[in-house]
Amino acid sequence: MIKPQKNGAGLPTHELVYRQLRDMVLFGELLPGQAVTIQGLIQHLSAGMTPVREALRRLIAEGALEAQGNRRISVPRLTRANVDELIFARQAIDPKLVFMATSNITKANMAALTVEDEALDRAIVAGNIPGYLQHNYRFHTMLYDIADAPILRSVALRMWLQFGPSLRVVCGRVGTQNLVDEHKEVLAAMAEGDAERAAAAIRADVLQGMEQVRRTFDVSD
Amino acid sequence: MIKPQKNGAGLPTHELVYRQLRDMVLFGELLPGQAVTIQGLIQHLSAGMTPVREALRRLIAEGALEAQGNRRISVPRLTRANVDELIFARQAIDPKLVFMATSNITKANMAALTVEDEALDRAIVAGNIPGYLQHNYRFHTMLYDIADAPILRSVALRMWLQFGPSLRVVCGRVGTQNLVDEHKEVLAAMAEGDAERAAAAIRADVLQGMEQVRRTFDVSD
DNA sequence: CATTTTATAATTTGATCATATTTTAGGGGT
DNA sequence: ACCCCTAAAATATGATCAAATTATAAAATG
Repeated sequence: MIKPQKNGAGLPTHELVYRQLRDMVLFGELLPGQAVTIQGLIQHLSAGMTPVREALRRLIAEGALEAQGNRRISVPRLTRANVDELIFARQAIDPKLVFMATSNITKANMAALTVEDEALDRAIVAGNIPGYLQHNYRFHTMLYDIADAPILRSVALRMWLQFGPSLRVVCGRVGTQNLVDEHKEVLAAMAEGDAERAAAAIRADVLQGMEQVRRTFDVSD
Repeated sequence: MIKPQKNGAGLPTHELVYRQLRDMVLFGELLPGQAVTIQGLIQHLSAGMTPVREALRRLIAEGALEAQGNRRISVPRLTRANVDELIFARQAIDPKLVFMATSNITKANMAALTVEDEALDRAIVAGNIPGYLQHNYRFHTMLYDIADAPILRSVALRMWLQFGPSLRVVCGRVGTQNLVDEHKEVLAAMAEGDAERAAAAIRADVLQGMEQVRRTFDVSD
C-alpha cells in the first residue's frame, strides 16, 4: 500500500527539493569539491528518490553541480580559467539586463530595491555572511526580473549558481567589512532614467566582486 | 518481477533519452508550441518513466523545453523579444569562443572543421535541410570545443537549444539556397592566427543567421 | 428551438514511492 | 601490486495516487 503524501505547499516535491538544494549551493552550505549523494539527500530532506533525482538533474544542467562520470555528483571546484569565463560572461550580460531594467522601473520596484540594499548594508556592518550573500543575490535577481528578459536572466542566474560556493569561501576568508558595492550608484542612475550610467555602475560592481573571487586563486592555487 | 534491461551502449538510459530528445529539438522533429508528454515519450522511445523524467528536467533547465505550470511540457514558442535576447547573447559569446579557439587550433582541428564546412556546403546546394542543420550545428560546436572554455560553451549550447526549432521553421520557408555563411572567412583567419578577424567573421555569421530568424517574426507575428 | 453555459463523469497524464537490478568503491587476502 | 568479495549507492521499473483535460449531459439564455 503506497501513499504519496501531499506536501504542504502547492508545489510539486521535486520543485521544493530543487529550491532547497539551490539555496544550499548559493548560500554556502555546500563547499566546492564536496560530494553530494542521492541517498544522503533522501535522508537529509526526508524526500523520495524520484524528486531528488529530478532536482539533481536540473542542478547539474544549470552548472550548480557536476556529474563526475562515475555516477558521482559533487559541487564543482572552479579553476582560474573558469573564473575568467564567469567574469567575461557577467560583464556582457549583467549590464545589458540593468540597461533594460531601467526602462521598466517603477516606484514600487525602486522602493523594493532600496529596501534590499539597506538590508545588505546592515549585513555587511554586522559581519553577517549568510545575510550578505542572500541580500546581495536578491538585489541582483530583482534587477534581472525587472529587465523582463527571461533568456538573459536564465544565463545570469546560471552564473550565480556557478560561483556561489566560491563566493562563500571568499567571504569566509576576507570577511564582509572589506566588501564595497556600486549599488547606490546603480539606483541613482536608474532613478534618473540614465540607462547607460546604470549599466556602467553594475559593470563596475560585478567586476569588483568577481575580482575578489579571482584574487583567491592567485594566492591559493 | 522487475528486470531493468541493460541498454546496448555503456551510457545510462537517461543520458540516451536526453540525447535523442535534444536532437529532436535541434534538428526539427519538434516544432515550436508542440506538446511533449511523458507517457508519449515512454511509448515512442520504449523507455522507462524515471529516465524520461530526468531527461525532461534537464532539457527544461537548458531551455530546450518549457514547463507550462499546469504540469504540461511543450516546445517554447519564441517571441520577437526572445529573438533579440538570443541575438545579443550570441553576439557576446560566440566571438569570444572563436577568439579563444584560435589560440588552440591544431592541424587536425582545422582539417575536421574544413570537412564539416564542405559537408555543409553540399547540404545547401542539395537543399537538404536536416543535413544543413546538423552540419551547421557541428561546425559551431566544434569551435566551442576547441576553445576549451566549458562555461561559455554551455551558455552557447543553451542558445542553440532555444532557437533550434525556430531555425528549422525558417529553413522550411526560405529553403537552403539563400543561406550564406562566413565560415570560409573564419577558417582563413584562424589559419593565420588572426583571432580578431576570426571573431569578427563569426560575429557576422551569427548576426546573418539570427537576422533570418528575426525576419520571420516581422512578417508572421 | 438553437446555442451557449455550466456542471459532472470518464479518461488521460503527471507525481511519487517501494523494490529489484546493476555498478562502483573499498577491504582483506593472497 | 592484483583479485575476489562484500557493502553501499545509483539506476531503472511498474504500481499507485492525484490532478488536469476532455467528453458528456443538463440547464439556462436569447
